[in-house]
Amino acid sequence: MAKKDQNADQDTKGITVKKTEDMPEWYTQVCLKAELADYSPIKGCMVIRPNGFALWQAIVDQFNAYLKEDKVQNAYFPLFIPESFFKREAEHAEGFTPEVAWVQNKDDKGERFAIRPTSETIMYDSYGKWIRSWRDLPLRINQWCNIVRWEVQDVKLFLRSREFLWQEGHCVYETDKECHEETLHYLERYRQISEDLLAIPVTLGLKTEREKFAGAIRTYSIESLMPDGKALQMGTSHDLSQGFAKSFEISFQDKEGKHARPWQNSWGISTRMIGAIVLTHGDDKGLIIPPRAALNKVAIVPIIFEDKKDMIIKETEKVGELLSEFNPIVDTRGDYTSGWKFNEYELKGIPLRVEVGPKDIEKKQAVVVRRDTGKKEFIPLDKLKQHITDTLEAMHKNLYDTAKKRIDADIVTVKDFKAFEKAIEDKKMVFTAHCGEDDCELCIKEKTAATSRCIPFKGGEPGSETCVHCDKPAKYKLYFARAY
RNA sequence: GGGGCUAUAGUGUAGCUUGGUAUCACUCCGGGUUUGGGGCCUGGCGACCGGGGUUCGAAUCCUCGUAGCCCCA
Repeated sequence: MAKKDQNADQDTKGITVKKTEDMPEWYTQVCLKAELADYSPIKGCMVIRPNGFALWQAIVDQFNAYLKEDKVQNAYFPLFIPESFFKREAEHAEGFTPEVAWVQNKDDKGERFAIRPTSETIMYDSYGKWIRSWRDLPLRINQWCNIVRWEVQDVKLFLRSREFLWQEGHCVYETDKECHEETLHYLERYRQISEDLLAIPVTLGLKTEREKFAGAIRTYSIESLMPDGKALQMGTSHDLSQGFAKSFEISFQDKEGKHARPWQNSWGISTRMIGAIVLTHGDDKGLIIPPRAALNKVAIVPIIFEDKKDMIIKETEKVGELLSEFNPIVDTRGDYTSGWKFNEYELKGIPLRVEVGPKDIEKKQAVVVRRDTGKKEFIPLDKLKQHITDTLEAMHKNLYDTAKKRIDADIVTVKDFKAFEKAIEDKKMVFTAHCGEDDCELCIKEKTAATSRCIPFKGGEPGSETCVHCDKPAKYKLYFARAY
């Protein structure tokens, strides 16, 4: 923002930039002003404020319900991982070393500890002790915890922070088949969280060798595309095969009494999801909370006139009781004008606003305003509950459809590298054929800053095409984009 | 790794060249008035990144440190 504008624009409450004009600035303002998060004294570490944590809580609650259905148990393992554990699986250690933070006590001559960047190693040490028989399998454990990845690159609230919250599921199976099926099942759970709870469309697919998790044989992901043309990996599910089981000496006696090596997967989603909500649904007025994830689905604002003040507040509170199932904010404060409150709840993204004024009371109605479309409707009180239920669902659908339409329009299929470069330059996501060579993919990254996102389950077959970059026969078709 | 710039209240800033009780707006707190889209009037709280130096006197000059931003490789 130009310096002179800052004095002229004295409104520090509302969002001062348009989403389409300066998205990085817009994003930061929404996170701060909707009170989702705040900066901390430590670079890259953020404070998640109650409004932001409520979004996380909605994700946690829904996912815990899924875990229960899937017979996955919650548990907790230590924050610190002995260096020797961490290095036991070579590929894993190499992949994570650059971003690990270490702890070493001054008077301690023993080994230093890694602050967990992910918990495979500390968890599988325990698994090795616990698993003896085929009767111990499958073992399905999840933990909710914080993770530290001390990346120095530019940090961004929710999307890229040195510490974040996540869940990580770690399961062990008797057979490769069972392991693989469930790896895909948890990816489908992530699709449900993203699309059905948060109204954020995603593509499901397989990561390339270059982009897969260090230590996995295959990584699957859900990928979305943000309105600035940057892709966001929203969740991953890794087929670990038997690599960690070997390194951590996990074995069991099978039904025939023979020693056998089990199969493992791990999978995670994080507070990154919150950043995706902001970017995907927000507008120039601020945040829009997808209704199924909203703690307070409704804000009720009385239109107070001095002469009828008591009566209006009383009627407003009655409407609050009527709508109690939506956990409404009933804002009868006299210190703020109703116009001020309208802006406040729009900034904070409350899905629906219900206004109660003298004219409404007279007509036994309320005004209902949608956050996504701004559409205003006058609804009789006896139909209000049903109307709100229906409108919240309509909002979910509209948010999803709007995002899907935008994403579809921002994906271009290309066959030659010139078109590829232009599309990336135009902030598009590219769908194209590739040879599958690691070097070729790296070369594309160096030239365009785009990385491979995933080989989609639907449409990833190579056909007879050649690689967009090197003209060798294609191994698969996949998405490329610049990414968060 | 190299170079440059910056640090003043919760936020954004003026003052620094030329040393002399730190500016303005928003926020915040109080009072009044208002309330169908951030209204109006009024009173108030609140700051010179940290250490050292020069000086009668330092936000200002010097120095070290710390933090942030930008550019180059």
